[in-house]
Amino acid sequence: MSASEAIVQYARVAIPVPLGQAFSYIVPPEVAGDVRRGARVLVGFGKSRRVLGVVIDVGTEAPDLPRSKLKPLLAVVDPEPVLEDELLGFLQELARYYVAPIGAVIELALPAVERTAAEALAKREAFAVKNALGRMVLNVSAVPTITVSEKLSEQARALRSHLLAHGPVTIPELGKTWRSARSIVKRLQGLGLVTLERVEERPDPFFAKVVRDIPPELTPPQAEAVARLIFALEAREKQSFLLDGVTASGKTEVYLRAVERALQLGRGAIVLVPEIALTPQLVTRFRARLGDRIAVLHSGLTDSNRHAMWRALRRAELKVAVGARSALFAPVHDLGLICVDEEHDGSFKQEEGVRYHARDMALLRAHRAGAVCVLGSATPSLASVALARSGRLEILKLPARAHATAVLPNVEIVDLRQIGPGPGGDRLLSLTLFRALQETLKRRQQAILFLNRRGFSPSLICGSCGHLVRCPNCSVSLTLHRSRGVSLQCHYCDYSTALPEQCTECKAMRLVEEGSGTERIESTLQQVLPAARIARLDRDVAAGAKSEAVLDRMRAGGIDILVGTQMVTKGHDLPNVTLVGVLNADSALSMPDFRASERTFHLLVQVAGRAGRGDTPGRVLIQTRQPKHPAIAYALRHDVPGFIEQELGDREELRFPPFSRLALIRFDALEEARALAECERIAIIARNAAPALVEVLGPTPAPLARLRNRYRFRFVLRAVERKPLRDALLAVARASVHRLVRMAIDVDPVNML
DNA sequence: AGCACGCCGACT
DNA sequence: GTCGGCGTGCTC
Repeated sequence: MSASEAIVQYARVAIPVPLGQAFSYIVPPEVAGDVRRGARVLVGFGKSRRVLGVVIDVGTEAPDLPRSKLKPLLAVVDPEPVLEDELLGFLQELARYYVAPIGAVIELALPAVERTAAEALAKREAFAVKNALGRMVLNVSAVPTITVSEKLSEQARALRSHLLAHGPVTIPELGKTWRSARSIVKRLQGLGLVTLERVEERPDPFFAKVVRDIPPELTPPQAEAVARLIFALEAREKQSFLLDGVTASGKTEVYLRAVERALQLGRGAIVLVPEIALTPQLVTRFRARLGDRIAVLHSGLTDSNRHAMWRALRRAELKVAVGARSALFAPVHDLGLICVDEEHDGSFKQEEGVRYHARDMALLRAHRAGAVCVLGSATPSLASVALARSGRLEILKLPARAHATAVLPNVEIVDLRQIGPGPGGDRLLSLTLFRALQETLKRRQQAILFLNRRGFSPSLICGSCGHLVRCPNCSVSLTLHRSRGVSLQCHYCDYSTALPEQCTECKAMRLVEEGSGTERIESTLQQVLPAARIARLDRDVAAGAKSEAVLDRMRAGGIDILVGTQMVTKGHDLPNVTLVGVLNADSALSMPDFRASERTFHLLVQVAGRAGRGDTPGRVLIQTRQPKHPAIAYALRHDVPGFIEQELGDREELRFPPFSRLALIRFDALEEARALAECERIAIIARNAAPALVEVLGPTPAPLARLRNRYRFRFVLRAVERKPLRDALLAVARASVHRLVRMAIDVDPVNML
């Protein structure tokens, strides 16, 4: 074999199509040196498409394919791989776990601009590519000449000496001091006294303006937890932890200390928080401690800003990423730590596309990267408790509230079967609650009322024939809204219609508004407590930054009673809130889902945690018709371990997670019969793939049997061992379904609807 | 997914 | 006669 005989290399390339596999290409010898794992390449795909893919591996072994099918790859896009080995390997394992197409998984880790740039490049629009890669700004720097002979205005001299003193800045920055900065700079440039340089925009203009805070003294349990985490970081232990701390016990401070230490060690960190906890307050807190070293990945970022963050992380200029679930895929270099705050929160589960769970995958990424992982919660998920019991998570406990004076609130039950309505006549505003509100107002303190139903009333029923007004596209009733004009809305699709005057069935003129949503509670409260300042916080109010405005007003004392959905329940520090009312604890319990009890318990404990964070003890009223239900009874006593024991017992008996693994296979189609037929056919394929070790539950219609005009069926796979479940899932994923039917695989489903 | 190929209706 | 409807099948 002669040395000159070229060895042909092949690259396996992940392509953004929902096809599950990677595709092999011949590496042309002239680019062989640049084709690296993690780099993007341009390839021909199909008859006429050019797409961008990511190289998964390169090798000399010929793929098992007819030679004629293989194409050469067309170009290498990146001189440096876009994905580091650590991140790419993690993504591959994630794709395997969720039986998801590798191309779709890789897309999760590439920012949108990288993808549009990719499209532009695929179309050979070089100019568009250049523009897509981060916004460029001009940096002005002074040329250090000693003598200036030219005649200069006072302003121009001042501007120039400012530049000499403070180094390069942008023109808008100069514009803050000199009104005509732009033209002064232009003149100075003409004289050769300043130079302009194109640089990429800084990730966030506010980074420099953070006021550093002084780290508070740690409580002994906090100090112990921090010491353990730091030890693990320093020893590069691949250890994961469950930080079990009651609400307001100072978990965030523990994360901050651990992140600081990781940074001192030159390593990076990721902090994941629930979607609605990612507020300016939280970000300010992180910046105050960590300064400009953090990238905040939030949904409000423009594509170019997000891209700038991504690049800064990729180049290791920034070493900490803070964000909701998708921040798990941040290209943090030399990852040392991942923190998942409120790990029990449902928003860590992605519910469309690649249905990953960020908490579970945080454990995986950390383990693979040799990093420390911390899951924190006051109400740990049963999944995490089970991991702790099997020894895979080490428990760190914070038993008391960080503020010595802040005590846990008194939780009381209002049995709606016995206590009647207050003066407004609404059953959800009981007499007990009404009196508690009056007292709170008298003491000039604040109250939060939680109701998981937006709108005015959840259904409209004919008082004559009992006909329920339903959505034409979904199997749900329409909700009456009054706040922005009267309308009937579907909460699952975007259907909206005017309020009918008469019943469509019997033409009677008596349509009755059944039940209460947040709007009705707000308006009833305003009637019965006219002096109180009442505000509402739900998805209808909270478009954009408005929810922050409402919370700011609440913090500033401009609101006495805040009524809202889920949004009012999470980590906002509102010290003057001494009364919290859960208007209807039964609504979450009635969900057709084996986790309804766990979710209700978490919700109640979290809501209760909103009361009495300051020096005044809080009072929590839970309204229910089933006061004996374990989720309610244990929340009443703040008994987290007690609830866990009870619920684990129930789960074991029913063989539900964490005592088994589930996968939910959903089918939907415009035609009911077709959706059902495919569901049945694929269920049989699944059953045959692993007959002894996997149970097939169903097929059944989904609890929401019709959604957005599509009929929905499903079956559930259940197994104790991972391997047989995976075998069955692979068989399902490989089976092709009728093109008019959509199939979705949901491994470890959280939302069973 | 996206794209081409392919085989049937109403239009310059 | 052909422009275009979307059914079918394939993508290294």
